[in-house]
Amino acid sequence: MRPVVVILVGVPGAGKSTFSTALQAASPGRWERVNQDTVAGPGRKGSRPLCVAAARAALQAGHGAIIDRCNWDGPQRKDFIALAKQLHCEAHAIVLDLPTQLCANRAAARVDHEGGLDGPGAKSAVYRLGSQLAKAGRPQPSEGLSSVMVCNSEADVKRALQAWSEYRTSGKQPIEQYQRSTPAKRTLATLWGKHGSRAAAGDAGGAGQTNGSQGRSPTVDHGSGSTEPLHNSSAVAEKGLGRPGTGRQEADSGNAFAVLMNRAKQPAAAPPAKAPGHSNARRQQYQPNSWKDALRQVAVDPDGHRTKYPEMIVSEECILIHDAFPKAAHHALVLPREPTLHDVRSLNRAHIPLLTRMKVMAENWMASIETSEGFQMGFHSVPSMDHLHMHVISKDFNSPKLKTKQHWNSFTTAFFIPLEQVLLDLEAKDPVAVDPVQAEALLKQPLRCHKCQAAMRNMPDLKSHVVACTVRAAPHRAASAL
DNA sequence: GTTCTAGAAC
DNA sequence: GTTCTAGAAC
Repeated sequence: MRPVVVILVGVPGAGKSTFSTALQAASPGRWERVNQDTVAGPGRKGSRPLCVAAARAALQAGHGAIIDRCNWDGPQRKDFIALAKQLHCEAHAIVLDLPTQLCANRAAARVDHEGGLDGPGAKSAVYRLGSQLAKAGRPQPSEGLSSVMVCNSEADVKRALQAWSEYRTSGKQPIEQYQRSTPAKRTLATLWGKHGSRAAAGDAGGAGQTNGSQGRSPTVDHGSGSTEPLHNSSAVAEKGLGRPGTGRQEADSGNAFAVLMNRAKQPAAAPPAKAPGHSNARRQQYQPNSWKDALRQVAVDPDGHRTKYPEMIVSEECILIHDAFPKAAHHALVLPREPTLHDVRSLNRAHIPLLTRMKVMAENWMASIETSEGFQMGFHSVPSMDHLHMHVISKDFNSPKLKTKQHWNSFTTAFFIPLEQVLLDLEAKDPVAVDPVQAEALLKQPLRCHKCQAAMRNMPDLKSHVVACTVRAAPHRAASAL
């Protein structure tokens, strides 16, 4: 094979050196690591020209050159690309785009770093480089790169390493193997963004939260000479991850809630009957136009909402719709059409047949979906929306719409009351037990992975952990605490 | 339910 | 300086 130049791109702590040495170990004698912190010798400061010279020596000796420095923008990369061209070699980029906070923590935790970038003082440098890197955008094929491989998680890095470790004389491009081994993920905010809805623009890095780990997913671009910006969500979505059809419903659902609210505000919409039989003490004052009433609007007039919920399933007694803000790859709600059922506390023994039919509707829907992690169905103990709704949600909890601790804890703690628990309570002729004070406390519990129970510092850390966690999910914790 | 944003955390 | 959370507004 002709030797190649592999340009690593990433902040300190992203794992560039780890990747480099792992690749060297996987293919002994094939790769030379070019690191600016060590290129000038012990105790001496390196420079870009010295790195270029070292890369040249490696290539001329027939070794691949891994450029282990931040390489955060075009000007930082161009000398290495020019060198490759001069020696008739290919230049490739691997972007290690992990959450900045994770990188900062790693950089701060290390000791005796080659470049002296360690300890607490390293964090600000990581944040600064992270914002510079984000501002510069991703490496482009138009720079002269034969491929750009983007890793957003440890799992991606592992696959990238595997792909490059197997790079031999076959001419098979690692990017192709990487792309093939990338699991299809439906969590890309970019999949939502193709129709330009406001919500989608925010998730794609426009106006809302930006640069967080959520909403990102492995993105790859083959060096086909394309000049499309890789950080453009549409471009990414159209490069194979955005399968027509899979993103369609979500594309609409981003603003379905707003549409629903507008509908609710139309004076022509008949206000539903006031729900009787509830304690006024714990009920908020009834407001027909409140967003809290949106689900009841669907319950009383399913046909009027069908265009907004094209996947809607309606039976005599109940309705299934896709959640407008799905908190997992698959997330539906099953609502009774009976408008007077407020929440799980409205239920009594006589509702068991209704719940059973809701369960059947949910099971039929689940049977049409493939998910490796299974589903859970049940109720929030203190829901925000004012009409009884059963959540049917895949247990990946991998969605750009799942953003807050409250979102997480509402599905992964005893705040979530499994359907089976509700049925057991009702069969025992008990009302379903809910303590609102305790429920609120559950939402504020520290974040934990629902599979391995590891504590997580914040949502970005949790989300990047959960997609990589291989521990088999434990059965849902019983709601007995409530 | 989401959005917005101040200020805490890093 | 940037990221992230949590509370108020809707």
